[in-house]
Amino acid sequence: MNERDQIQLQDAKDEFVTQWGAIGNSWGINRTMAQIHALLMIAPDPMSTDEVMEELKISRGNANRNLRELIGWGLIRSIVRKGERKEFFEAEKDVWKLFCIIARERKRREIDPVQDILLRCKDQTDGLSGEEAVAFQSQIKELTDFVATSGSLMDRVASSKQSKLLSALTRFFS
Amino acid sequence: MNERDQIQLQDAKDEFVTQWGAIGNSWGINRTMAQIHALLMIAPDPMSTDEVMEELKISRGNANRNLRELIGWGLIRSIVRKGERKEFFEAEKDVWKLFCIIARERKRREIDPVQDILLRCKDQTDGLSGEEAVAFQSQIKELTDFVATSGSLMDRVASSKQSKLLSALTRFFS
DNA sequence: CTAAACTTTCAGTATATAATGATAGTACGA
DNA sequence: TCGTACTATCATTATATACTGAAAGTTTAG
Repeated sequence: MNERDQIQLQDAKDEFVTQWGAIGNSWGINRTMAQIHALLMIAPDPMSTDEVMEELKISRGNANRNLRELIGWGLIRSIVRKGERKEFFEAEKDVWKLFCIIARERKRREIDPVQDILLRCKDQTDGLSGEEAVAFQSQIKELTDFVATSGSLMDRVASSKQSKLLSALTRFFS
Repeated sequence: MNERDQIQLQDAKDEFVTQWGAIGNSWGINRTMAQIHALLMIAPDPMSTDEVMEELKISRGNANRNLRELIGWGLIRSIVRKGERKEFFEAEKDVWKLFCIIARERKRREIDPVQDILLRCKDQTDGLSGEEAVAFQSQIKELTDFVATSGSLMDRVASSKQSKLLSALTRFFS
């Protein structure tokens, strides 16, 4: 590969990292975390904290914090090479696994808390009568049922085999 | 309904509004917008800007901005009563419609931009050869295919009938 | 045990996002 | 076309979130 191509590839990678970071924002994920993830997704080899810092021009604290968070999500894993003290990090590259991780995490952060609230609202108004109370209860019930179904579907989707699910959905929509 | 029950109902409503706002945050929606939406979801009648301001103790500018944004999403609609100048607002209460609106909006904000980026990265590296370039291209391609499928599914899900989809999914997972 | 190599923490600071409230704009009825 | 009743805008201010960098903590090799 000649030098011009090398540069072009690097540019494309840089853009990918930058833009993935921007997207992260609209997903409610912080920019740095998304950028590190992008960087590791397209890195040919695992990277150390210092390499990440250098590549993204970020501080050690920032790099460490977001690497840990990515590990917490299961989006990257730390590997130790024998003879080396440094930790290296590599991303999960399989897109279906990526999807499952994100689905699981989103359910945990977005669906589960809603269920808790709805349950509490139900309990708090359970015995009440009167037109307004009944209307409130029924609205809450509808939401509860729907959210419960969604949550359970998300769980199942995230733990099903990609090929099985996709073929089933394709069949449904064709 | 006696006074004690009245208060208990009001407490439950307040909690619902407050917590829905907190949830909104983790959904990437701002707190006030989510609170207004919650308030209107459980309001027995359409509310005016002033009523919303009073209930949530927020400024006129804030109320106006978020009401407009909610209308933009299609989550609430403005209604004008004859003989009244004031606008009133009511929320979409049908949970399936709610789901479709959110799905559509999320696709627009979360999926579409990703597709754009991936496309640009592909174009930018299209002719390149060399091991690294090929690896990059293949990673991008996998993402592209996956995202395209997801996006298309989301579109179809959001525009299908609730009953049809639910029964199909239930069948699949049973 | 000690020093070196690395990781984590955290107080201070910067940045981004949202809210306020006064003012400007608009539409409607008389 | 004037006055009134409302809605929209926007500069300023507040709040929440993320980042830095230095210092403290931890681990391992010798």
